[in-house]
Amino acid sequence: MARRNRNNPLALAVLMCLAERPMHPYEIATTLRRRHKDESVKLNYGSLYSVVCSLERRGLIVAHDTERHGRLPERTVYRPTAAGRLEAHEWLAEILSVPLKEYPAFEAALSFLPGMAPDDAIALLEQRASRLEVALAQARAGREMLEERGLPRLLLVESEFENELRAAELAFVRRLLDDISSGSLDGYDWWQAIHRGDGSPVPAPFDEAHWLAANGNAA
Amino acid sequence: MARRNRNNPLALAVLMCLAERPMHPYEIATTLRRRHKDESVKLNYGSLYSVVCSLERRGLIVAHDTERHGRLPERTVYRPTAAGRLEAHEWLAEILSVPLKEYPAFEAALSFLPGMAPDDAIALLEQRASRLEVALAQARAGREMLEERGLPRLLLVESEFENELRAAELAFVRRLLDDISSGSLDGYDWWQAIHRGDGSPVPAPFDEAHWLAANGNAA
DNA sequence: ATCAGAGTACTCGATGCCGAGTAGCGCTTC
DNA sequence: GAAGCGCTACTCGGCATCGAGTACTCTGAT
Repeated sequence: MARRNRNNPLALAVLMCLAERPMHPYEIATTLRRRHKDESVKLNYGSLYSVVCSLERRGLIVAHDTERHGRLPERTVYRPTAAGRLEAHEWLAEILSVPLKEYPAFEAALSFLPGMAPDDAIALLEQRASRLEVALAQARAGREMLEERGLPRLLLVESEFENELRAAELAFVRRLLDDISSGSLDGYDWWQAIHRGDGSPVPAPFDEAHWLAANGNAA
Repeated sequence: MARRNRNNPLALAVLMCLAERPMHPYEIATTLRRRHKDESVKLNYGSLYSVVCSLERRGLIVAHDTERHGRLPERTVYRPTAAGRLEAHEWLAEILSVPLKEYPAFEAALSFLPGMAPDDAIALLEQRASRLEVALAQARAGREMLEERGLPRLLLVESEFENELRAAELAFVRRLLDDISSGSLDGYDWWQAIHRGDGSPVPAPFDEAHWLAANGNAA
């Protein structure tokens, strides 16, 4: 049995589709597109065929039938094996039950914030805040429309989740902006100093002493 | 000029390190480790050498010197070029100012929630909630310790951000759990029905009609 | 009859990434 | 003095991924 590989969510999407009924790859793609899964799941249809192929190699799906429409190329219809159904269930269970640390780009950028002048940071964060507001408003409007058309909330939880995270992020950015602009962020003086560049004696950027003193021998 | 490639955050971390002073690759790795950057940035030290090599090919860093300690292999010390400094600044600016959609695994799993029996979902989400609580408490304790040791808040913003997102996620999960357990989640009856499996006439799982009615011709 | 254009159903080569592996160094310990 | 051990400083093969490209079909208009 090939080792399990649970990092490409397209594979999970394929398994979930096939759990409903056998399909050929292109049908999987259109189904996912029609359901707007690409808004909540990272899907790259270019890798669809390699993913399907890998699932087959690992014994999670098997060719079920082949069909042909007109003179278009023959299509292979796949269905999940017992192992495939099990894998889909366990994978889903794992994602739901154990929170995974996922390194958003913004978190990385925040950790490099001292490398950029405070005034630049303020301007950029301001932009982010207003873009977040726009996106939030759009998403809310979109969800309301779908709800009016009778889509049950059960099928919208993922977008609800996304929006709540976005709202929390916006609140964070706004507060951070306040703290920087008012100069009340602890460490602001040092930050200013290392970016003044007027030749005054300032600690080296990212002064190691800070970390060493702070982290000490804390393993 | 090679096309820009801004998807591996390790490259950004390398550029930020070299912006402080020239280093050799291994020194970059230890610096990043010492500063616990691997907690906020997705770093895989196995790809360090290929990333450095790619930065050099793209003209963003250049070999600055080579040195040798004892009989250990020779090490190449790199420094950023002007283009490299610019790229680091622009990259950072882009991440800070434009929010990027990032597909957390949990969001994907939520969108497949109807594929799993409601009772299973409840048990799994319960687990996630308590794990989130533990992680939150630990992270808070860790941050307090660092603050007591004099680390300024400026250097902790990224962990603050992470915690606030986690807290928002916990709130969401708790609320979702309430809504499912009490049966007040819109769509719950259908969800129950398709997973009863007692042969009663139920709509097909993921009934297409739902989506079609809902999405209509909304492009 | 044929032509444009939209959509269908893939294909492919270059690049990137991962993480296990490893050889040498120098400190300690007996 | 040599064996063990943890650290240093990389290396490498294989797999996944990406996204642009392609060739083909069908529909409708001229």
